[in-house]
Amino acid sequence: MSDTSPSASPTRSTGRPTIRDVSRLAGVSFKTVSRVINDQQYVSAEKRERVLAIMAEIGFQPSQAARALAGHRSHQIALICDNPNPWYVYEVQAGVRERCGRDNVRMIAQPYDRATPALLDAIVALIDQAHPDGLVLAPPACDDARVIAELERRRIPFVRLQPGGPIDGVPATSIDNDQAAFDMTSHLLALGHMRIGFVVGDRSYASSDQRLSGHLRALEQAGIGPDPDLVRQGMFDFASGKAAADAMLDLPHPPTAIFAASDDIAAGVLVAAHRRGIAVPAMLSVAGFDDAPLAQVVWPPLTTIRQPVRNLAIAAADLLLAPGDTVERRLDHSLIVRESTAPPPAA
Amino acid sequence: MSDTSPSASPTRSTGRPTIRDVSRLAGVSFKTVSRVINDQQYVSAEKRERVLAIMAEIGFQPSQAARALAGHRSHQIALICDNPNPWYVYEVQAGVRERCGRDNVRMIAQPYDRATPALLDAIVALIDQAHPDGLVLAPPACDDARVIAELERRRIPFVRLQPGGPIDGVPATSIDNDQAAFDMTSHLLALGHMRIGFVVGDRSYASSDQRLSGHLRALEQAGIGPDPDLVRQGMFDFASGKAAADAMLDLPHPPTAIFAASDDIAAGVLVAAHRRGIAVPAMLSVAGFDDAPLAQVVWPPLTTIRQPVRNLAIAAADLLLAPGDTVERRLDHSLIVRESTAPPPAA
DNA sequence: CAAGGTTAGGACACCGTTGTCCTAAATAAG
DNA sequence: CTTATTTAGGACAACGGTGTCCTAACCTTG
Repeated sequence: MSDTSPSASPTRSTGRPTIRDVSRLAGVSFKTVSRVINDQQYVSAEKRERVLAIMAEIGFQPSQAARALAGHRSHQIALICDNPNPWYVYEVQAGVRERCGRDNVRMIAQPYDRATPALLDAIVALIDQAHPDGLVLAPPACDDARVIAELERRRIPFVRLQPGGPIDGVPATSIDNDQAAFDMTSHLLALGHMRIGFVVGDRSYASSDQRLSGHLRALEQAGIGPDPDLVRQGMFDFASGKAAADAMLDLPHPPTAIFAASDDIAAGVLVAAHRRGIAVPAMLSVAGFDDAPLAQVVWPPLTTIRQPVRNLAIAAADLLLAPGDTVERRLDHSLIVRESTAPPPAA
Repeated sequence: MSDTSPSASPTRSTGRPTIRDVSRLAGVSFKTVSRVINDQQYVSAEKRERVLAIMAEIGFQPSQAARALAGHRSHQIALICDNPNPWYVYEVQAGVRERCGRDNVRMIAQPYDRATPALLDAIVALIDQAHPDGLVLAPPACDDARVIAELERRRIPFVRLQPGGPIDGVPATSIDNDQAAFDMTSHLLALGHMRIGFVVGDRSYASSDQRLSGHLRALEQAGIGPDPDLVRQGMFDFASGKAAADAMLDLPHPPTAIFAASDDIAAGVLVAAHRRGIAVPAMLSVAGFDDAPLAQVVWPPLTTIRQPVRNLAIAAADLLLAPGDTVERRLDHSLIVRESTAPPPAA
């Protein structure tokens, strides 16, 4: 209000310091400051220090808009995560963000509703408006052929998080879903279960089929043939888990264990059992998949497969920010045995 | 690869169409296109239509970087949500994003770890780099005095989501936490409970004290004085809920009902009860707060208070994008009675 | 002492818009 | 028939940086 004196500020029109303010205070040319910001050569250690000190002192941050416009990089990457599971979204965002922080790159992320009808349009608009330097595609978008085609057409770098099959030249991070399911079914078999129900996840996620196949492979290896009654379609969520469990528990010869393709499904199975007064694990063993916080919150705590979601996201961002020869990075899962699985009741 | 002919593209250096490409195709000046994009006057309906049609046809999207640099608006708002609850973060992001979509404004959001040490620095860097037009502050950041002071110093518009007390001139959205807790405790009293335990939430969230005071108010109104043994400090999470319940159930004269300040806490209470073989709700009633998905996934399904988190977020974004005289918008909560509460056992 | 690399600084165009100011035709109002 | 208002278009300077090219001082090294 009162700073009408003409000599108040030297050059600035806005309140923010610019690269030229820094250069003036550091006694170097603004070009040198630009070199420091972009980690380029031809700057002596001494001047670099000085510039860095001034920047910290006055709290200078280069304008992203200006850098994006002038340079050919926006220093942003976009995370596409159209997943209805809040925990999954949270972990993926946290992982990508953590890795971005190390490179001083910004992550732009926004949740997309499950099966956003215009996901492709949203992505295209995002790319054209925000000019991300690359994208991380989480499931199920990572397996959307139209999305992939559009990104390849535009030659925008991207990586895939937990995709279905590999795509030539597109880096990806994943766990071995098939093997993980195999491990869990083997655990149940080792406990003595012969009739094991399986609730399949949403078929639009590639991992659903992978997990089913691992389960069936373990059964086959134990000499147990597939039983259509014991494989039920679910949607990764609680409601479908409860419905699937209800159907299987109504069978004349019900399973003694149910392996659910997600912890949410497993929670539905647990509630179905509780409603019928079936004790878990004494009368029915229940196993999940994910090791979400939910697994330790339900009763009894779930035996499940731990997926290192956050580390998968970190690795995915790493493949994008520091591309190398690696095309696929596979992380380990682990079997977490808690209290929801036990030997079957003595018939 | 093969478009080496000089006449291939008219002006463009990058592949992206620019405002000038649009103007050429629409047969108007580029200034008119700019007016259409910014919804300014002095454009006839006919030309506006034509420009819009061309933009849709060639998939033109104005460069955010250029707009931000030239104009004084970035068409972005930032969401600051340093909350450890994935569901809460997800809902808030979804709500803000939904409202932003209507105004064609982009939301920049990234999860901050609980108690990010340098949250203030992160916010300052975000502001200086991305130049958001405003911020939505979710709890607990909305009650961080240093953050508030910094934003006011910079005169950046912001709104607060579920804050503690009001701040002059700063819009906010909230529910009546005190009344909601009062309602729940009244429900338990109406069922006949006389000894009601309460697990307080994290004290750095203003709502924790509000909920406690509503609970005590209801007790007082029923002629029941506060009992220090029946008020335990928690942290909004499962582990603290279990610990608090364990402590209260060890009491020589344990409560017949426990009201938890969040559903996560309530889940901990449930597990503590299950471990001791205490039937819920027959021997112990348990109530939660939030109506997160968790509330319907645990056993038995939780009686709880529904908070319209997504709508609170939508309303918050609305206050930011369409500011008016409204300074506080209060949304309704509701009591959801499920199966975890019942009359106390007949002593 | 010449040749060559390193460390700067300067000049200038450019990125794709918006803001400002000016001009002028077409239309409406007085 | 003037005089405003609406509807354009044009010119030009920002916005805050980056990329490119040139120059030159200062070290090395042979």
